[in-house]
Amino acid sequence: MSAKQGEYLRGILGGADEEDTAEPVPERPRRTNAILSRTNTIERLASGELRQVTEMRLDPGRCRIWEGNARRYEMLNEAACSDLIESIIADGGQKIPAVVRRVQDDPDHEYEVIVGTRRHWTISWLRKNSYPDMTFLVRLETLDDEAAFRLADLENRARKDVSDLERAWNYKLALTSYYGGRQKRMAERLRITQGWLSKMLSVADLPTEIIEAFPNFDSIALNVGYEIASALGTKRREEILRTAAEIRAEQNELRNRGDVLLDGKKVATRLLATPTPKLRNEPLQIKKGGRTVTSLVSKTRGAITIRVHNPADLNDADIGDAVARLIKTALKR
DNA sequence: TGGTGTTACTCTCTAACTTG
DNA sequence: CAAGTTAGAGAGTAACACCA
Repeated sequence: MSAKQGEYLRGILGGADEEDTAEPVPERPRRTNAILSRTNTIERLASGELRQVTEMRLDPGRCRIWEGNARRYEMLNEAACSDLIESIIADGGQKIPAVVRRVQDDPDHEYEVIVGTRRHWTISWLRKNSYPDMTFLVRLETLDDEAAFRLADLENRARKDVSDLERAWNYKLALTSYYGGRQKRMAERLRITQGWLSKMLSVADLPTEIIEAFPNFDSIALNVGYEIASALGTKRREEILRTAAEIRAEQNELRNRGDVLLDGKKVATRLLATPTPKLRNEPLQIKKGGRTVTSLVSKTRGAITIRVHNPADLNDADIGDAVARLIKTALKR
């Protein structure tokens, strides 16, 4: 974690300094059947105040996943978590705690996982597969939804283990849920630029047809997704969607045959290579009172040539207005 | 085989521009 | 005028080729 991220994290959690010393506190008796062991330590905050930090080992079955989490829990499987499964077995248990908060409204769960969805999935899987004694190591925090979102996002950014597309969907949801639809406010709170957030949000709107042309979520990088989203805003939209449908059919065929799917790069290249439909043939003109004022002579990459018809019969305002409208329309073609 | 340089790519930012 | 969008650039990094 960078110094900048560390400072940001202290803002979310209340100012704990990384170099502060921690004093162990005698373990308290078990409070619920979810808690298998519990350790409290005292941390000194940057402000000088002391803060209690609680780490516990839990039964993962008593924890639910926070719905504001970017990662799609249902997409996790043995292959996606193989690295974590191996490292936890090698270490003899989970070493890096997840972050949870207490929930009161759910008879089946006592805690909610804010950060560490993969760790939760992996420990749950190991308990069912030869390691029934594995416990879920967590740090207990008191966080509102917005702080939970920022903490989870910081973790995802640092670990880079959530795809750009999942993150984009998560941002879109957060924008309305926590920031009243205000991108500026959200960018400030997350300490990201407005420009970057804007790109992220446009990726979140990619239609299903496009997403299904790619082999998986991970293969839709931010810049690729953004380029496609931008292209969908032009006259190429229908053509691009048609190409996406073709690619999706090919991917399904490859999948059925057990062959390797077209990778994200190839898919993006094909989608973006979709040509712009031919311009309409009718001449572009601006009329006033039934007579043509301006017309388009030619349009090239760097220049637009305009003809003004009978300028001596027109006033400057009408000419100016007609020229401006013609240029605007020509640029859209 | 390991070190070094080059290239391509990604991530994030800035600043100019557009929109309501 | 504030908020949002966009293009382009810089920094960092991964992948690759080349050479001693």
